Amino acid sequence: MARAPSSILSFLRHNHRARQNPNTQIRYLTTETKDSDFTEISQQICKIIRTKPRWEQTLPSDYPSFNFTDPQFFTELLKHQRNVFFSLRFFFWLSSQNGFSPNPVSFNALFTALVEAKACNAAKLLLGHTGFSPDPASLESYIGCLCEGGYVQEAVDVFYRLKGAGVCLSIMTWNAALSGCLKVGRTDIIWILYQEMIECGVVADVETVGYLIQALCVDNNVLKGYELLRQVLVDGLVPGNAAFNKLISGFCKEKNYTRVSELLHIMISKNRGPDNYTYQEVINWLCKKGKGREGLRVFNDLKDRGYAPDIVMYTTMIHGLCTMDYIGEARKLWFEMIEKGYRPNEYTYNTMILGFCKIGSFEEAKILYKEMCDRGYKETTVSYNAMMRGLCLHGRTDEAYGLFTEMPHKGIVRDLITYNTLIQGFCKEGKIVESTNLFRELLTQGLQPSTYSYTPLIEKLCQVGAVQEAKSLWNDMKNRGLEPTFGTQDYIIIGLCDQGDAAEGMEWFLDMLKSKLKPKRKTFGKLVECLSQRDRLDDSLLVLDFMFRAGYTLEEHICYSLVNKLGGENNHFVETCLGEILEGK
DNA sequence: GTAGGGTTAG
Repeated sequence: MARAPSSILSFLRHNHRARQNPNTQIRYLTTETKDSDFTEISQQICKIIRTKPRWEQTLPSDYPSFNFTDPQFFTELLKHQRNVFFSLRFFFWLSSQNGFSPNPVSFNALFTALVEAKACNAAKLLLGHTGFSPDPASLESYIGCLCEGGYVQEAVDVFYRLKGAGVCLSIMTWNAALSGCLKVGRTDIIWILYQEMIECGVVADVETVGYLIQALCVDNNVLKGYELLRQVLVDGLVPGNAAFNKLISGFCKEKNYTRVSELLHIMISKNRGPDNYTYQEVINWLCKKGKGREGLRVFNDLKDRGYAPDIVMYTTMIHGLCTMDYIGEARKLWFEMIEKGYRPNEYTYNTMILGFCKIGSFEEAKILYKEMCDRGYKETTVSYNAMMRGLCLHGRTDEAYGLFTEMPHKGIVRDLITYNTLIQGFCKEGKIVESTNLFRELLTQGLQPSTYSYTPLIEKLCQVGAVQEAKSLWNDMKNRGLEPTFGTQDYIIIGLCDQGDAAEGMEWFLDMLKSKLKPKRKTFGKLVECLSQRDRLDDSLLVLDFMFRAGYTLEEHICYSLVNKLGGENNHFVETCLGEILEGK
C-alpha cells in the first residue's frame, strides 16, 4: 500500500535513520509521489552527487521513473547545491541526456553562481558550451572575475559585448579591470579601458587614481604619476600605499632621492605610514644603485625606531651587503635574523652563498649549501648559477663547467643566466672557443640570447683583434632588438684603433655621440693616438675637444705624441688645444 | 604585491 506523499515526508522528518539514507528518500519520493517535491528531491540529489563517485551511471537506472531532465528540477538543485562545480557537472550531464533542454533561467543561475564563486574557467566553459547569453549584471561580474584571474583580454572582449548592448559598467568593475591589467602588466589595456571609462562618463575614484599612478610608473612615466598624485592630493584624495610605493621605487630607480624623501613625508602627513614594502623598496634600490651604505643606514634607523624588519627585508639587506662584498656585516645580520626567530629560506641561503662565493670563501659557501639542502630546500638553477658565478669570478672555470655538466643529471634546468655566466667566465680567461660553443649551444637550446650573452664575447674578440667577428655579433645583437650595455662600442672602437683603422673608429665614435653615449677615457685616448698616427690631426683635435668637454684629461704619452705631430702646424685651434693640454684641463 | 642568480672599470 503506497503511502501518501505527506506521510512519507513526515515519516522521514521523524525517522532519523531513514533520513540519513538519501537513496531511501529518493526512492520514496520518486516512485511513490505523484506531485514530486522538487525541493526535497534536489536536496537529496545534492547529497548523492556530492558523495557518490559514479552517480552519473547509477542515478538514472536506480530511479527510472523520475524525470531528471525537467529544467525545473535543475533550478531547484542549483538552489541547494553549495558547490558550484557539482552543479556544473550535473548541468553537463543533463545536457547529455535526451529530453533536457536547458532554459535561460537555469543557465543564468548557474553562470551567476560560477562567477560569484570566482570560477572563471568554469564560467568560460559554460559560456562556450551553450548558446545562451547571461544577463548584463552577471556579465559585468564576469568581467571582474576574468580580470582577477588574469584573463584581461577576454575581459575586454566581454566589455565590448556589453558596450554594444548599451550597458555601462559600475566604478567597481572598472577598478577591478584596471587592477587585473596591472597585475599582469598590461598597461596598454589600462589606457584603452581608461579612455572608455571617461567616454562612459564614469567618474574615477581614489582607487582608480591609485591604479593609474601605478600604471604610469610601470610605463616608466614616474614623473607623470607623481604629477597625477599631486593633482589628486589637492582634491583631498589620498591613494593607497601601493601607489606611493610604486612612485617611491620609481624615483629610487632614477636616483631622484629628493622626490623619494618628499613622498615619504607626504605619506606620513596623510597618515599613510610607510610600510615594510615602502622601506624595502627604498633599501633595495639604494643597494642596487650602489648606495648600500645609505641602505644600511635606513635599515638601522628603522630598527632604532622600533620597526621590525621581516625576513624579506633582512634578505634584501643581506643581499645589498653581499653586493658590496661586506660579507662580515651580512653574516652579522644573518645571525641577528635567526636570533629574532626567522629561519633563512631559499632566498636568504642563495644570497649568502653567492656572497661567500664572490669573495672566494668556497668552504663557507659549501657548508651553507649543505645546510640549505639538509633543511629541505632543493638545489635549483639559481643555486647552481650562484656557485658557478663564484667559481668563474675566481678563475675556476673548469670547476664551474663541471657543475654545468652535472646539472642535467640532477634534473636541474640550465637557463639563460647559466649560459651567460659561463660565457663570461670563459671569455675572461681568454677561452673564446669554449665561449663561442656555449653561445651556439644556448641558441640550439632555443633560448633567446640577451645583451649579456653578447657583451663578453664582443669584448674579448676585440681584444684579440677579431674585430670583424665582434662586429658581426654586434649586428646580430642589434637585429634581435637588444640594447648594448655600457661600454660595448668602446671595445669595438679600441679594437679598431689597435688595428690601425682610425677611419672606422671615428665613425663608431661619432655614432656614440649621436646616441648621447659617453665614451670611456681609454677610448678617447686610443682614438686620439690612432688618428694622430694616421695624420688625421683635425679629427684628433676634434676628439680631443670632446674629451675635455667630457671632463677627461689626456694620458701623458699620448699628449707628447700629439704635440710632436702638431709641431709644424700653425693655427689658432691647435694653439688653443695645446694650451688646454698643457694646462692639464 | 614584496626578496635570490648574468651588466663596465677602477
